Amino acid sequence: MPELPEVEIVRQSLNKKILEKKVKKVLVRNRNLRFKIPSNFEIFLKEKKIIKVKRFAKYLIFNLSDNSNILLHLGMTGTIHLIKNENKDFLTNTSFYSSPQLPDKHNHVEISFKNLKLIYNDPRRFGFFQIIENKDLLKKRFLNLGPEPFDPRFNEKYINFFCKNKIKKIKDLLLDQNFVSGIGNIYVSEILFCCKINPSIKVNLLKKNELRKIIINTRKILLNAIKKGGSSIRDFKNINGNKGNFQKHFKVYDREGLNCKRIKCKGIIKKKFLSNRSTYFCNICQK
DNA sequence: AAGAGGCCCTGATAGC
DNA sequence: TGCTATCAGGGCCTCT
Repeated sequence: MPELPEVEIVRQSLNKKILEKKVKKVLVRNRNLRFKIPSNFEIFLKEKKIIKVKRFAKYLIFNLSDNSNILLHLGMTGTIHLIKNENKDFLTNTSFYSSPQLPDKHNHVEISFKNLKLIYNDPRRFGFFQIIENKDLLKKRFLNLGPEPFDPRFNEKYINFFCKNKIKKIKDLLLDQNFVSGIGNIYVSEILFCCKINPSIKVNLLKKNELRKIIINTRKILLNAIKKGGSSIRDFKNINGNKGNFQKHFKVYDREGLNCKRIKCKGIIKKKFLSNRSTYFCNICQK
């Protein structure tokens, strides 16, 4: 489901609602997520307070009262829902879900606070929870991942270095989380359109000003997506069940066969499989 | 070393 | 109506 902007939306809404709350009960219905939920998960969480919800790239980090952390990756279809404990009908009667039916089939984890319950739902189970015992281990966990797009380390010097003498396709590089963390399949198409760069082009052929554009536009597009509440294609909703709006601003993603949105460009949006994922680009302005 | 492909899963949709 | 095939926002792996 979520790339960096969507995870950030979830983080922001969680941060408003579960800070300083103490975990009263943990129920794991299905441990078989991408990685098995550890057997001590429930005991580990119980009676601890959520101090802060942070984010790195597509990972949510729950800082707990004893300096430990719970890491959560939403995979493709992971969603978080908050409901009020005392009202059992709340799920079916409110807008937390767009469907009138309670999709509790894939509610794998429930974390209860005094008046509030956090539910983790994930049909495809590509998401996962991890216990990170302390700050050092947290740092270590992300050591091999590249900087976030907003990190000053993600700069011209950095991208020039990575692109020199490499014959990787630019799409592959931007999706490589070890190079830069947080970009996924939707935003990579949008970023490259914005830069007028063909996703198949080899990085060693890109000029310095094009690489500079990639840095600038990556930040611009991700920030704009956050501002618009993320993208809601398929099932992404924030924890209040509201949809984001950025999908209305897609220039190329899921627009195969439609006209290029650039004024005066007569191009048609094409779809192509790159890195085993669908890729959208204009056949004229991204030559 | 790049890149194609497979795999982990379920569900929505399209085509017959 | 009901079957099958294909495709999904992630990330890991292996093989060539």
